[in-house]
Amino acid sequence: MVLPQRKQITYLRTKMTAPQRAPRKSVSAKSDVAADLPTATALKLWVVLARTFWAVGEVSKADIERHDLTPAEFSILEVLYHKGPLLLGEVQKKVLVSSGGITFLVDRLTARGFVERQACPSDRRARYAALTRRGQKLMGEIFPEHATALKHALSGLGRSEQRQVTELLKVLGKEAERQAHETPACKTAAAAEPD
Amino acid sequence: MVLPQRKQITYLRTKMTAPQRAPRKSVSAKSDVAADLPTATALKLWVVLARTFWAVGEVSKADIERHDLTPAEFSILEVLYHKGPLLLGEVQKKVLVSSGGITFLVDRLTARGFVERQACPSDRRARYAALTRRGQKLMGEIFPEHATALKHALSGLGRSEQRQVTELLKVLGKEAERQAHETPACKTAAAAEPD
DNA sequence: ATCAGATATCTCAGTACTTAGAGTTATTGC
DNA sequence: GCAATAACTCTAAGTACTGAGATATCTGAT
Repeated sequence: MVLPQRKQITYLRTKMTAPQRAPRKSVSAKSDVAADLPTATALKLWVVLARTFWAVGEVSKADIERHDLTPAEFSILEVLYHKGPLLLGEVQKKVLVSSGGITFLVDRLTARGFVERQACPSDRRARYAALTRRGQKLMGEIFPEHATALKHALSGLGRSEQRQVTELLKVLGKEAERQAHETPACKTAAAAEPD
Repeated sequence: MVLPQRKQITYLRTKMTAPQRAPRKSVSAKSDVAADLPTATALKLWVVLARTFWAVGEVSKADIERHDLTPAEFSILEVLYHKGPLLLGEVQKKVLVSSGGITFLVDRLTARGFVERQACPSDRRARYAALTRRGQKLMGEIFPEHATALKHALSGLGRSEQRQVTELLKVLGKEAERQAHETPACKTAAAAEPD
């Protein structure tokens, strides 16, 4: 989910209150969105979602950077570690970077000896990315630590609450993903398999 | 929440299964994280959180880009629109960009005539960022539309479910934010006011 | 007063990507 | 079988930032 590595991100607001200092301009009262409760609820959720993602992402990033990897690089290693060799396009969908990005990232991981490209016998346009033995070894060492760090980062909620919020977010994400695809600005990956 | 715009992002996994093709190395069975249920639950949550954030962010971004703004720029305009003039450092904390980033972004918004800097009478190091009349006008036009787009993007859940997930995420975010601060890699903003 | 340390912003080089498009190879319709 | 279209990856240029350090100011203890 490379997002916003810095990218991107998205904007953030913490409150739905009206301006505090600047005297209200001639903006008419009904354009003040705070008056619309469903919208206010949705905006609040978006802000909290973004801020929570950011905070957990910071913890995750701090752990990943100890090994001289970017989150996007780690993400690629991780998906290859758990799924085995994958076509570059498949990796792209899972990691959510652009097509140019996947080439760039795999190049860099290849240069460091963690990943290699393999020909695809059934389609000569396509190529597999696969972990080298060195990459396997690396992930075998660092992934368990990383998983522990994340568990710790998310320890604000207990297990059953975590499952609950996961289910709710899934519904939310499914609808948003659908909408993201129908907009013209759909440049990156299509949705991965539904599960 | 500029996050990851890139930046940043974070990695993503969709399943907790073991590697499928590569024969298991000599990694001992107990290092296989899938066997650890609390960790598996947490990882799943992280993946869904990241993916949901990404999907909603795409919808948001598509709307913002119609006006030739980056999400980070919009974020700044938005916070100034709702809070009034703010010290640059305060804006930075709310928008979650680096100190260099805030200078860069405010410069660009100033060049386009949406924002201006104002001296701070009580501290000559500090400066306020404030919307110009033109910036006010812009936000008055585009923010309501944007809020509607977000409401739509989040319409997968009803209002009470949205409030529920907001509360759960808040708890999660609070703990993660606390941890993000205690790590050495705390370079960007400190937490904004607790609410 | 003075000086050490903390803060607020800015500068600038560097980086991790994105975007658009080109080059191949596959597939589909005729 | 051939042309048109689509799918997969790569290339090159561009962009939005980040991160480390510089500068100016403030605060508080001596």
